[in-house]
Amino acid sequence: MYEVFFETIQKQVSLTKKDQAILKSYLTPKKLRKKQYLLQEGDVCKFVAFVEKGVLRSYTIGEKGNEHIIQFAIEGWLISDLYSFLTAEPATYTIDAIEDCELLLISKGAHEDLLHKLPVYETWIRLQITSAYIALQKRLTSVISLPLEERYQGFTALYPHIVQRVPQHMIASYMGLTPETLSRVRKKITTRR
Amino acid sequence: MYEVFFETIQKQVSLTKKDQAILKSYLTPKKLRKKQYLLQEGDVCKFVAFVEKGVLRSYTIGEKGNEHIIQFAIEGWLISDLYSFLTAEPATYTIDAIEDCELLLISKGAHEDLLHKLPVYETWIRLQITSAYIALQKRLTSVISLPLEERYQGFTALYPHIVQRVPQHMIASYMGLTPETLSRVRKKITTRR
DNA sequence: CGGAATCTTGAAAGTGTTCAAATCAAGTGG
DNA sequence: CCACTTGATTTGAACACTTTCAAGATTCCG
Repeated sequence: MYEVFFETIQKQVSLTKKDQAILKSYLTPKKLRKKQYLLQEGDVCKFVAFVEKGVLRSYTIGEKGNEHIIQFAIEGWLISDLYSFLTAEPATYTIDAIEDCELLLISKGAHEDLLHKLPVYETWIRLQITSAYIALQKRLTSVISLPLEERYQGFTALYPHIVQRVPQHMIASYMGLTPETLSRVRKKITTRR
Repeated sequence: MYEVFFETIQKQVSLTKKDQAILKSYLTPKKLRKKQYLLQEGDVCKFVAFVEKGVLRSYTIGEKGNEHIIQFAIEGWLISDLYSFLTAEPATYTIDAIEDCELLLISKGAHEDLLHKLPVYETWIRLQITSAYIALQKRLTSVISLPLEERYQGFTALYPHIVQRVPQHMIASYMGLTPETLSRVRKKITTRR
């Protein structure tokens, strides 16, 4: 249940057995069935979730009920409404499970304790956010600078595992397109070969 | 020359006199004239720049020479090509001055030393990146979910100081639009009042 | 003053969306 | 295991919005 978690962390910082024990004591395991909510817009986000298994998404809900996917998260990733988590303001994002999931939750209290008690935790979090930031910047860059086809191909090249496990209309939503448009983009790409 | 820097940091963490002295010893002041480059695409980014005074932008250059602005930075902000800085790969972004600037440069070596020697530095960096990440996520959210007018109004509401100091065609570029389209959006907004 | 850059405006072309319908796939209950 | 319902993807045509290209107006700065 904690394998992916410790493996993932140790790719970036090294943990003693003791560190691991401390960390473990702060985590709350949680299982989530497909389509279940982890967080609903308007609630305060009480945790950061680490994905041991499964796929989730975070998204906003527009005026006409249309969903705009902000992020996918698969094994080894973190997901949360960070702003709500840090400020205790109501969440603007909704998070739910695309597949059955096993999660490890880090509560606000746990997060704060760990930042103080465990320097490697702070370092890990810093590295984690840094790479999330860089990835987000790349995504934004491709949105404002690349034509649709290249954007889609960039996405599939970068996240083949997500493409396989997530329905297309959600990828369209993630890209800010209608499902119809994405379908046409894909057709164009495949017929050209 | 260091006022803005220390003020900005102390909004998030507290610094002893000694901390300040250590920090100061690692910073390299640099002045930049309007239109001068701080970083050119293809070079390795050797530093993170803190803006004491002035305005800069980072951007990519498309195939036809068209610029896509990724970020603006004014007093109190950091700017860099983080990916290049951390990996020593060639930069994909170009950074230049929109106004005459006074900067404080943090070199890679300084950055690494400070992360080890000065826990508050790591904390500050973490908080800094965290808020940059949240801001970027909001920006992306508005790109994929809001109509143009609201996006522009959101931008002006959030960054009135930038709007005043930066030419409109750059704001258009930042929003992923042509200057003509932004001009029309603005007209629509003003004529409606 | 004069040239360069910026901003605005117009019309045509291009691209994505919307709406509607058909096809295809998956899951459920009998 | 099949029939049925529901969800997902594809396709077409009309429509809306953004870009492109070209030109005119405005502002800035040497």
